[in-house]
Amino acid sequence: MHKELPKVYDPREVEPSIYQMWMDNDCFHADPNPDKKPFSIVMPPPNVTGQLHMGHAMDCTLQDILIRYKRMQGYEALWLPGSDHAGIATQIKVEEELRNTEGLTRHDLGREKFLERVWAWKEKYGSRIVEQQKKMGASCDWSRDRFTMDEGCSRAVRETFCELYEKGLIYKGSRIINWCPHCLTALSDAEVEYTEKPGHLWYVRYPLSDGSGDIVIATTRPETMLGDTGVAVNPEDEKFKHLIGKKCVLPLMNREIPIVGDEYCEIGFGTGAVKMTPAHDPNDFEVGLRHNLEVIRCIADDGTINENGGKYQGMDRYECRKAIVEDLDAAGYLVKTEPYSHNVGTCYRCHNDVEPLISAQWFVKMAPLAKEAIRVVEDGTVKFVPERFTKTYINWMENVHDWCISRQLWWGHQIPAWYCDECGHINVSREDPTKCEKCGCTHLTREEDVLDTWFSSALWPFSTLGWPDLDAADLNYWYPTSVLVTGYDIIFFWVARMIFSGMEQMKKEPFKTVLIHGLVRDDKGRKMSKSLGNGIDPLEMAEKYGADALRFNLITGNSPGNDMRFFVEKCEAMRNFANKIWNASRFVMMNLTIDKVQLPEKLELEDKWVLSKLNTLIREVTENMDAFELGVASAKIYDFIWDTYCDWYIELTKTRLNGEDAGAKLAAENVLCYVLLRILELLHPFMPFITEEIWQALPHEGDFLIRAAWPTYQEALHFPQAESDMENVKDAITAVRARRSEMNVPPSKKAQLILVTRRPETYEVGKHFITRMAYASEVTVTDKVPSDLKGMVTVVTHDANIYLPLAELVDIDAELERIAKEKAKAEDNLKRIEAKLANESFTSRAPENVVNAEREKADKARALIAKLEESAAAMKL
RNA sequence: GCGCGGUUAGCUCAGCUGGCUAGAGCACAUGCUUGACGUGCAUGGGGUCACAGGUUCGAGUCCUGUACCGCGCACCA
Repeated sequence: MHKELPKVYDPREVEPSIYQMWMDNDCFHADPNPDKKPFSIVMPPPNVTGQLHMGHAMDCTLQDILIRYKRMQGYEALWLPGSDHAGIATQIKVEEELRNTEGLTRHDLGREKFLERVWAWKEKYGSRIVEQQKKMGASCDWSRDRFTMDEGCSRAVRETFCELYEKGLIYKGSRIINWCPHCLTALSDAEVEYTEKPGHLWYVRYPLSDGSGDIVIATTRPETMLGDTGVAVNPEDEKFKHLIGKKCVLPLMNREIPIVGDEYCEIGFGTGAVKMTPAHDPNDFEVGLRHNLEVIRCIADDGTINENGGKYQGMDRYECRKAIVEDLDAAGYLVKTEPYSHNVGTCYRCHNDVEPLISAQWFVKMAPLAKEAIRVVEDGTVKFVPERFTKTYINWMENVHDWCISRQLWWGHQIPAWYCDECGHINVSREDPTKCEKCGCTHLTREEDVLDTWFSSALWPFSTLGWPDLDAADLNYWYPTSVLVTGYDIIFFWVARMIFSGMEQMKKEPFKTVLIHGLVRDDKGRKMSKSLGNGIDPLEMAEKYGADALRFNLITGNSPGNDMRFFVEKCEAMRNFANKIWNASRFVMMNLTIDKVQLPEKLELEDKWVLSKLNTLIREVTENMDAFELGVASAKIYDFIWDTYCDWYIELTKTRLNGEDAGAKLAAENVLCYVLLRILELLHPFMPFITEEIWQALPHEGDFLIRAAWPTYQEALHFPQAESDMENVKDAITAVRARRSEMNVPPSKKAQLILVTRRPETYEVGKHFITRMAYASEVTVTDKVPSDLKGMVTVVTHDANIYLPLAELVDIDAELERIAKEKAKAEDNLKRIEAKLANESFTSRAPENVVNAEREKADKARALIAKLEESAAAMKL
């Protein structure tokens, strides 16, 4: 009835067809269903231009595990996929292509034509990452695939912008912003990465106007002196306070600038006097506001010196720095130069140095929004897993500045603001306006800037579910979403902004739980990066070892929020695990004559043992899954499958399967198959492909494993006595094997075996296992020590003395010595336990089950010692 | 400067609310043509859980401090 299965599992053969089968049968589709409980995850949208990297693979796997688990538990589980237009990244890519193929810039094409190109690019490459996610096994509802610039999302962006503008939470203003001279756009604070770079501290002498001397300032950025409009000193500084109100002359520029007193200057730092460049430094800007300093911008958008820079105009800012230092030195203004390392802001996209400069931009006023966003996390409505990220979040939210949301790009959501050519009024509206709402003039010019990409991602949890349509069925059924899965590196960019946006637009949190994961690093612990070339391609790994193996690698043995190192060897180990399951299943199928699985009325010792252990596994794994301890859950499943099921249970069933008793064989088949089915169910979220493939070949009810029910704990299958009896038999087998191995007795050399115990009846059932698995020719179970132990090897467990007549290998003295050694060890152990039990505060204060467990341990230790003594005594006879 | 992690076997890491005679994978050693699997089986070696105090009947697990490694924020020109 079953096809001949290959000895080695080949994921390349299986995975694509299994995925296709799920797709063909609509297995990922979800619809609002009032009879079921909702569960939802919105996928962090990857960049349209992107390729799947290891971080995505992990993110994707975590989400898929949760979705599959909840789906099996009977939830209406929606995993909503999508992608992000990724303003800067995409625009740069298309610009590059344009330059390389046609030697054109976007300006040569013009806005409209250029955007057509970008859309074409999006159409061409947008599906690439989707295909890659499918390879990973992602069970997303692809019919709901969304894009941050699709019609619905765009509507949500516009609605949000207008609402916030109307409430006064969005404004336009001139402020110091972070400018990337390479990407040619403003950036938000979050988009600047600071890196410590070695530099210099230059001390420069500014002569006082009245010729009474000079004042020395220190700077790390001499080129900005072209825009200096003052010098500040601390008003309490004895050294300088007499100079406040005087003027000095800006060297090279011959501009007279005032000396002002401001608390901002720290007495004793540097020279105590600071040059003020309000147009290129946020602190200087603030000081300038307080003292009415002129604002002179001297660096242009492209990072060169502008017309305010006199003879330096046109130079690159760093070229200019060199020139200025030289000129200062030549003119005798340079007092000294010191090496100095300081933090330099760089663009998170292109890593060029960011230039702080004054510019008119659009901002979101954060203080009112932050309030609710903090509350909802503090009161536990939104929970971070692991919890420690709560602090990171709150800390950021409490100190957040207004969010600069305008970008000087073309690719993105163009800001819905129109400037009146006549009166200058700003018209912001949901529909494109035809005339100025203030003066009625029909000459309007639209704002060119687009919005920060993260502005649209911030709305993702509700824009994808149908908002701003408040009657949207999806929105009402699945919002708030259940879990958000993402890396800690994106908490500020995205998580924080989704939370305040959700609270503001929906008046409800966007998700209940934020599951944070770490970075996947290379085997040396370095971040995987393009420039280092140390990235490992997840698709290559999936191709070579199987997506299941890759998924298991990414999940097992690491805990939430922690970075992990990626080892190809581990993929191999997980591939081996898949192969192990494959072969165990092959074994089961080879022996299968049934087409319906039913647990037999009469369960054997080993059946009860395995069922009882399985029961515990189910309970524990479910608990771990609910607590997001996926790594722990997967490790438990791994252990159960390899150790309990394969190494023991399958071996144990061979007696029946190869025996003559048809009834017994049938019973074994049923239990084998029953346990295998439960294992496949538990493993399915982690290794979806191989489990489905095997499940399809086994007798089962229902159509697909992906739709099977998650197993639950069965009180009727709890057999503590059988577990313990079977463990005794296992102990006996293991102990004999160990002794034989130590003595280098090959398995082929069978030996007679006499097992002496106080309760022979408990071994009767398990006797044949000992015969087969402990390489015995014959096993005698008795409660009487044999009269003649000459030439016997002794093996002792806490429950039995086992004797093996292996005369030619036995050295009585050595045996006695070994027994004495074991006994000493056992006695030490017992002493420790007894000391504990003799301690009255322990017995009275520790919980009962702990004390009882300790008593049991003592009993076992005592029993072992008694057994050892018995053996020693018998041997001396 | 503020905050957060980490420090457990040769390597990489688990170890949840304290009960552990501290686990796993890989690596290592020995043996095995045991008819599911050598991508395997069996057996074994290997750790004073960074250090110092403290709380507790009991600490890898909680508290305080120290050292080193890493990360995030904020920064003084």
